[in-house]
Amino acid sequence: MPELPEVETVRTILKSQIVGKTIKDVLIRYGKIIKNVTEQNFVTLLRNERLIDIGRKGKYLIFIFENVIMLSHLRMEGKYLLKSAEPYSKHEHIVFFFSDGIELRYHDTRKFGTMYLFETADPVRIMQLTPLNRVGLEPFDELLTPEYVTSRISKLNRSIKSLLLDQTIISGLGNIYADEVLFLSKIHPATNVKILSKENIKVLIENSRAVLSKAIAYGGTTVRSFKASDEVSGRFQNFLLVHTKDKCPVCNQVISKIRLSGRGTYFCENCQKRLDITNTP
DNA sequence: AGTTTGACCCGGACGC
DNA sequence: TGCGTCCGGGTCAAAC
Repeated sequence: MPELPEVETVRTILKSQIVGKTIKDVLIRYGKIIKNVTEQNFVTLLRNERLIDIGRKGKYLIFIFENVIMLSHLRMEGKYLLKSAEPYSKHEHIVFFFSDGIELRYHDTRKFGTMYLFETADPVRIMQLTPLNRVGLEPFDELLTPEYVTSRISKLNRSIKSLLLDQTIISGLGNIYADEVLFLSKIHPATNVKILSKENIKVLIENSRAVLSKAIAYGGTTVRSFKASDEVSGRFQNFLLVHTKDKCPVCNQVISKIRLSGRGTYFCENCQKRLDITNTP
């Protein structure tokens, strides 16, 4: 389940391995991954393109070629593998053949991942197009201040959990990390954002940074050395405090699980007191 | 008209 | 073993 730290790990490793390579051909084994162009155009436009750089915005990987830009979102279980002429496994859906014989394979058990291809090589322009234009500030962005967040949420009537999951305001926190941030902040996930103090917001931002940087550091240390067939994906489950846990690591009380914004939400009723009664959970 | 919710995509895991 | 249900990130349509 890649979240922002895992995506950043994948970006770093892929960048060191495949920037400079030229695509010879593309094989599409499952086409619904590709969202904004036909399979035919996807292949044609990528053929003979040399990879210049790999960037990232939120959880989107940005593959910058000489004439086109490809976006890739890993969603739940997407991952990239580097192989050469081995039999395809069941869940390898898109294969990029480089001119040196190396193959970049997109593997996705759930088939939830998405790819977009744009006929521009301008990294600035791509930020103005859907879906990247919907990606909000990352927690590490210095522009993400308590004042900014407060201004964005002043008229909203929703739970803090749903706000943390809303990528258009703060990008990078997924369901798991949102629970962790709220636990560290001692804030009940159903708390209405309207009644949060500026100090609450400040603490939430600080803990978002703490959780993500810890995960980035952790993901970076656990990714296996990246050889031909190694998979590129981070591991982060091991340091979780509340998500999918049975007992609170602080007070040992049983962890509660509820549904909020359609997502499984774990929290400690003892450590995360409700500040209000939210009317729209 | 802007904000919020819910269906959808998919297959592994799990329960009966 | 088999079948039904659950789960989830982001998008889009529907509902508020």
